[in-house]
Amino acid sequence: MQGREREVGNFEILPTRCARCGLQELCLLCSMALQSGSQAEETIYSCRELKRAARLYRSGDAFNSIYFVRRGFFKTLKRRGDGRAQVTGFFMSGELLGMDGIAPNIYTCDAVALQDSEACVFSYVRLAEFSRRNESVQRQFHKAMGSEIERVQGLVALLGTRRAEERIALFLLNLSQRFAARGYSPSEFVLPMTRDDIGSYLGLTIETVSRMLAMFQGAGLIRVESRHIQIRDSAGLRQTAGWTHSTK
Amino acid sequence: MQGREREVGNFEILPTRCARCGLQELCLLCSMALQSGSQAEETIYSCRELKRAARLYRSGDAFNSIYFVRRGFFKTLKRRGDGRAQVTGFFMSGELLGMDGIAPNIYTCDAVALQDSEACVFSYVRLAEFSRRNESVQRQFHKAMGSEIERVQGLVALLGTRRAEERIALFLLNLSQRFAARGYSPSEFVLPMTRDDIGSYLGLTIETVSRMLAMFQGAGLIRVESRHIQIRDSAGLRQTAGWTHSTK
DNA sequence: CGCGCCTTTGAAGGAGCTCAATTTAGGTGG
DNA sequence: CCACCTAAATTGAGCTCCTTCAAAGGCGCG
Repeated sequence: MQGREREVGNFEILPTRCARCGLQELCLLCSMALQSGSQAEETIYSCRELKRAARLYRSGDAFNSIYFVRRGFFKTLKRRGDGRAQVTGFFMSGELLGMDGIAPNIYTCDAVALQDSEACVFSYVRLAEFSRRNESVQRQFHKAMGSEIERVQGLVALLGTRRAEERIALFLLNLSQRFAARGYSPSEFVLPMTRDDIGSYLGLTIETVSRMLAMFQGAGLIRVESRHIQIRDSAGLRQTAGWTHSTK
Repeated sequence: MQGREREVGNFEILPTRCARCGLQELCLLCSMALQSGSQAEETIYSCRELKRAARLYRSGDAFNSIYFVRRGFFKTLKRRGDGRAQVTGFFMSGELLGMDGIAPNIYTCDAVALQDSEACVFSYVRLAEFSRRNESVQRQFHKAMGSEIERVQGLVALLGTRRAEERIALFLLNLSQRFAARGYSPSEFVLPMTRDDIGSYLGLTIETVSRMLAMFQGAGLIRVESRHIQIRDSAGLRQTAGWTHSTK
């Protein structure tokens, strides 16, 4: 509740940068900036650029920040005792990263850039502070955490009940939809991740991923050319996925 | 921020009931009661008793509450378009339920009592309100959501990388640990869920669950008698689980 | 242009599923 | 308290989907 000092250094930066971002409607920070009026005194903003394969955070790092993907593509992976690791998610622009660190207060995943990327950094402490003062920010933050719960539960359902064919189909449809929501083509896109990443994410081997994609191509559902994917029969793909809404 | 009217009807009930609960250190509500001092004017408490097989909430219900398991045992399950369903979690006393509803504002799972149970009902709105006024309640609530994320991510890792044998071993060790944390025997307990539930949760068939338990018994790791489980060689069981800490 | 990594494709094997038949347990009413 | 009935659990046999192992091809990048 105590007044926080105005940080003049950031005063200009915040609205300028956010104005150019194009993701206002998704962004917690922008919502905060709006809520706090033109003064924007509660700057909790900073930004990180990452080259492909760079890590945004690592398992074991102290949890201080939630990250907002401004540009690019990330994967998160959970390391296991024995060198093996499991990809637990793919994150594109407008999505939030780092919530795996909230409870244990250290991150328990690695977040790795799959392309050259840019992420906004939210101080968790200030985010919490702000959401105590502002109901709509609080609600938005809760929703972000809730969405992460939803997302992972959807993955559990996929891993628990779907066959390889369905998993791949659902994966493609999910990507397609997320691309579409960002104004890109839903029917033609480039996979930023390797077959290995996909396999790990879906609980399949790289060979199975490859074979299923080949099979889909053979059936005329898609066209594959290395990482370039074209969806030619999205209805057929949805059917292959087992119907049930394709939105997961 | 506006002052909420004191609700005299609940005035006495809260501290009395909570005092008898024995789960104070786990309970958001108690923490709130403590924080608000002896007045306890912010009663957001109510309690529901459920018979076995009764539903605490259903998929599609409006999201209003987070539930705290005071006594008994619950499972949550996600329905799929085609009658099939997947168990997404088991919850015992001291654990929170209902966070699947936060983002979509309706529940997306069913929560079913596996035994006669009792759950405290937290109004989400009042919880949010309270956590705006009180930093430690806020932190605790965030941690609860974070733990749920962690839990489900652990399940993803299990479903994505573990063999049947390991899944069952990890499942038993996880239960054992949670029973131990509640003062019950870690080496002898009764499973409140069916083999079907276990199979669904672990992405296995009922037959595989049954066979693995029989196998463990044959190896002298456990004793099984219907739902009664006795762990005879927890080190061996941990080894079967693939080491990696057994805490997941 | 050559090296490493990613990907594809094939063939064989196995872990877990499906189908089917019994046995057992738990709840109910006589 | 026992008999009954239904749901839950066990066990077996065969099969299948996916993995494992192996080898070759392709792409990107220094």
